[in-house]
Amino acid sequence: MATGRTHRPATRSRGIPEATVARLPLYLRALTALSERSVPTVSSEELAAAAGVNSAKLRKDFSYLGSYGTRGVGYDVEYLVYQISRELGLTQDWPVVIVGIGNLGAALANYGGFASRGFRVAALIDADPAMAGKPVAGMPVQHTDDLEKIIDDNGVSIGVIATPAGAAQQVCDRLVAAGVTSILNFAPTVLSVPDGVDVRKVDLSIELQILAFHEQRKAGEESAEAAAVLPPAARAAGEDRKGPDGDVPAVMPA
Amino acid sequence: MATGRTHRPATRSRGIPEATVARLPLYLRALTALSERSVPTVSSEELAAAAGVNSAKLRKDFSYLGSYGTRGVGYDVEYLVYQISRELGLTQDWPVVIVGIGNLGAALANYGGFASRGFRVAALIDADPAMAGKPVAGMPVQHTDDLEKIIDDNGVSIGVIATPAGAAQQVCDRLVAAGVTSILNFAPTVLSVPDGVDVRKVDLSIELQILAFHEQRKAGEESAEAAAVLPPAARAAGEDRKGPDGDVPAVMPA
DNA sequence: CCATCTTTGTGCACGCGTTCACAAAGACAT
DNA sequence: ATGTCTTTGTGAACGCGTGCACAAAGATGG
Repeated sequence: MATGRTHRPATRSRGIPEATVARLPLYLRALTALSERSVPTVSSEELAAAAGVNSAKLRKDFSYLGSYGTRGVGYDVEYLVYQISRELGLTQDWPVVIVGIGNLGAALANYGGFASRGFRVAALIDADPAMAGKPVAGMPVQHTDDLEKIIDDNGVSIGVIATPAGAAQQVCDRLVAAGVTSILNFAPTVLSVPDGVDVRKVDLSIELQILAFHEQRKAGEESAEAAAVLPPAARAAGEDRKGPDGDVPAVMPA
Repeated sequence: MATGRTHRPATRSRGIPEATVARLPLYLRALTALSERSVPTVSSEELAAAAGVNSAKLRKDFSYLGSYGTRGVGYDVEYLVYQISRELGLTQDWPVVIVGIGNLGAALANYGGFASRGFRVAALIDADPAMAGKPVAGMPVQHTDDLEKIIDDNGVSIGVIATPAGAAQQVCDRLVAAGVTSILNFAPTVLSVPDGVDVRKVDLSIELQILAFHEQRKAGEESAEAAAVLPPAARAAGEDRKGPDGDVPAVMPA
């Protein structure tokens, strides 16, 4: 408002819209790239383009954090990187546990994106006794029996669930009981948690189904009249009769 | 201006709101579970609880599809499974390619959720010549050189990108040029695509950062005055000097 | 056939998020 | 110092999504 260096702006953290919070990591990534190229300042227009959003939206998003820009110039890259990092809580190190070290869990353990952005994999946990002690991503897998102790010893408040769907709720309950208050769920299940616990889900199957919906719509529009153009699946897979709307519930199981 | 921007895909899709489309897979999953238990009908209230949404929202969502319920009774499970499957385009088989067979790509290839819900992994593609021919999930990895031919031969219209960030845009361009019109992107980059191509992104790092934000807010509220309570990371990790608000942008690289 | 009861389908109001458009703020040149 | 030019920050309008609350529809029992 007045000074450009307001440390504690009137903007309560509660006042930051959820949609804005979800975009902050996007901005941070773009800013970090600029920082590495030693770009000193950036305009809202440029940064918005890099982050793939509207410039007006970006400016409004930043306005919730405070007045960190300079009119006529733009934003100081380093300063903004720091402010967003602080706002997101990345200036501290968050220990996380990954439960369920199957293919996906192992992939997550190896994912570099964790360690590099303020997160640290504190432990890998699996229910299979055969996995215990086996090293994954340079770290021994621990057994589910020790889950509570691991959470407590490491002060973990963020848990990642990569178990099969059937085990997810049970694991979730134990994590919450042990003190975890934020969960990233990769299992295809709806988790129920008490108030005060945040759950975010990543569901590959759902994302694909959404894409399929749009894909079908595109195919349907294109070949609405020009029925000559077969849908992609049928293009090469021989012929798969598919009327504009089927009549027989030939549905496959889950 | 030089950077091509990724405009939002057309929000209007056949009258069905995007938010509703995103929930249909959720309903489908819950319905499939009921179907396996041979439950004949279900009320909006029950189904909503199973899917973790509001019952009014569910009814409104279904109303966009048509009047498939019976007042006083509820919805016929089998019929609804079929209707939603058809709406989502799952009554046909979608061949997908996965590009980038690292840890994540391999995990995706092994993920059962693909094959079981109308999707079929048509090919695994990687740029590393050493990977070529090596079997992953019972399928030989093919080299990037053959990407265009693979897409064309299999009539693929959905591509999954699991490459490092640096390669993602290039892979994306080739996929699009080869005819792919829907992309599921796991690489931490903003992809720019021409109109008519849908991109959905799954970003582990972003999800974690959003959780961290809320986690910090929770911790901040609890220990607003009681500074004695250290943030979780410091609770066990010895001492990690971190003032409540630093002044030096000691930001770590991407 | 009528009354009652259950559950759907939806009109409506409200709140959030997005976008536009512009005044205010500051840099920079003269 | 003053004017011009660039870019931010934001008031306001708009549109979408959500949830309430209820009438309509149909099942069920007498």
